[in-house]
Amino acid sequence: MPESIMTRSVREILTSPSIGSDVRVQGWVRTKRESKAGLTFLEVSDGSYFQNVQVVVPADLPNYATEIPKLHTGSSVMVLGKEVQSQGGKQAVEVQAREVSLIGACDPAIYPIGKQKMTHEYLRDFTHLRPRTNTFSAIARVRNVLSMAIHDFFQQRGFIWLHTPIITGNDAEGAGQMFRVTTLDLDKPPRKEDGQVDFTQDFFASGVNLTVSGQLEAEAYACSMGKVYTFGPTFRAENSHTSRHLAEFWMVEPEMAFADLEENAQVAEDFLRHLLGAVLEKCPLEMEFFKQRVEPAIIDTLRAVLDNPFKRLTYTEAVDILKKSGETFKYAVEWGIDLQSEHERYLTEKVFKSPVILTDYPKGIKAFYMKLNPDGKTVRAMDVLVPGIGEIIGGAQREDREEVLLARIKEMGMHEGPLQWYLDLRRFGSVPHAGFGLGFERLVQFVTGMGNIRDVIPFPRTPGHIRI
RNA sequence: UGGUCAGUAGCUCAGUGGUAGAGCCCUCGGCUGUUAACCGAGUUGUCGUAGGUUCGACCCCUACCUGACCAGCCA
Repeated sequence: MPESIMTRSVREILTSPSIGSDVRVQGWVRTKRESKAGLTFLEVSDGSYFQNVQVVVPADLPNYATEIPKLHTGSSVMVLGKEVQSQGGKQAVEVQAREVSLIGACDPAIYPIGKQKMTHEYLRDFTHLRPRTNTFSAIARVRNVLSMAIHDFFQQRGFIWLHTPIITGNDAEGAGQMFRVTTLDLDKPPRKEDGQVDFTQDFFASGVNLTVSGQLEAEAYACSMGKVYTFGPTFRAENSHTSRHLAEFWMVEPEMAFADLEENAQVAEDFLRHLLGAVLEKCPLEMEFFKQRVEPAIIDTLRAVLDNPFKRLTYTEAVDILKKSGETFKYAVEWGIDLQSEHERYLTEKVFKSPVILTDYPKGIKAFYMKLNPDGKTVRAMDVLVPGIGEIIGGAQREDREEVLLARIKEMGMHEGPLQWYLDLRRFGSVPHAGFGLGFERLVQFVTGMGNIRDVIPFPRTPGHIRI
C-alpha cells in the first residue's frame, strides 16, 4: 500500500498542492517544535525549494513516544501522509502525517549545523554540510538557474557549446600563473644536460598546465563554426588572498566570427540582462532572502541593471571624466594606467549610476590578441563594469591580421613558436571576430550580494585551502 | 606578496593588570495548532602558541601560527 503513494518534492507540494491526496515526503528535519499535549511539528527540507514543508505529527502514531523524540535538526526522515490546508497562519499547505520513519539519526550534541546563526566563515569549515543551510542551498539553486540561463541565451542565438580542454599546452597568455600537470617523479625528475627538468620524458612529452582560459581554442572553432561558447572550469595559481579570487573557477567565453566590438558589446549587454531577468523570475524566494539577510539593496541593484541601458564610452573619455571630476583618488588617474576599482566604481556608481562599457584601452595594459586600432595606441578591448562590483566582463575584438598579430607577439616578448596554430587562424581565411569572458562566480556574487567568492562555489579552492 | 584587523564556552560575542561572563545551541521540566515558538532550571573553558615584563597577565611587550579584510595580480 505505501509503495503506491507518490513521492513529491517540497517544491511540488508547496507550489502545486493537491489537497486531500496521499503523499510521501523524504528529506531532512530543519526544526522540530514539540507540544507535549499532543502534536509535534517538523519542518522538512529536501533542497528542492527555499521553503520547508511543515509536517504535523499527531501523538497517536504508534512510534510517537519511541521514534519522534529521536528526531532532531539534521535527521533524515520519510513521511507518509496527506496534503491538507494548514490551520496555522504561516503556510497554506502542510502534510498531516500518518507514518513517520527516522531514516538517519543526527546527534544534536555534535552536529555542527545547528539552528543558531552561523557565520559564513564558520560554515566554510563544513563545506560538506553547509548546503543544509538556507543560504548555501539558495546559492546552489541560483547557480543552477544561472547555468541554465547561460545555455538558454546562447542556444537561442545559435551558438555551439564548445568543450575546450582542461589540460593545455598553451603557455600563460598573460592571464597569470598556471598549475603544472605532470606524472614525473618529483623526487628525482629526469634532467637535461643543462640541469633543467626534461619534460620530453613527461606524460605528454612536453610541459603542460591546467587551462587559464578556453578563449584561444574557442577562436579556432569560431573561425569555422561562426558562434561558439565555452562554459567550464579554469585555473589560476595566483597567490591571491581576496574575497574575489579562486584558484579554480568557472568561466563563460563566447566567441563570434564576423563580429566587431560594437556587436560584442551588444551581446554582452543582452547576455547580462537575460541572466539577471532569469534569476529574478525563477528565484524570487531566494532573492528575497538575499535581500533580507545578505544585501538589502540587491534586488534594486539588479533591477537597475535590467532597466537602464548600459552607458558606452571609450577609455580615453573615461579618463577625461575622472580627471575633471575633482575627486581625489588614492591612485591618480593618467592616460595609460589601468583603471583601479575605485575609478571603476566612481564611474558606475557616481557618474552614470548604471552599468558602463568601456572600450578602446591603451595597448600597453591589454593582451596581445586584441585588435590594434588605427591610432596605433589603443586596442579594441571592452570591459563591462557594474555598480557594486566593478569589472564583471572583459572582452575584445581579436586581431585578425597575421602580420599585426605577429608584431604584437614579438613586441610583448612572447615566443611565437607555440602560437603557430593561433597564427594559422589568421593565415587561412581570417575573419574579424570578437568575444568576451565572464567569471561565473563573480556573476553569482553580483546576483546574490554575497561578499566572499568562497561562499558562492560549492567547494572553494584558494591558496593553502582545499578541504575536500 | 605587502598593509590593516582579529583569535575568550559547540556557535555569536562582551570583558577588566587582582577568583572567567552573556545570549544562542544542547539537556530536563512547564505551556501551547506551533512556526526565529515561549517560560523556568542545568551542563560547558589550556582565554591561538611560545617567550618576556610584573607580587600577579585573558589584558601590556616580542616572536610565531591561523583567519578575515584591503591592495597588487586578475575573472
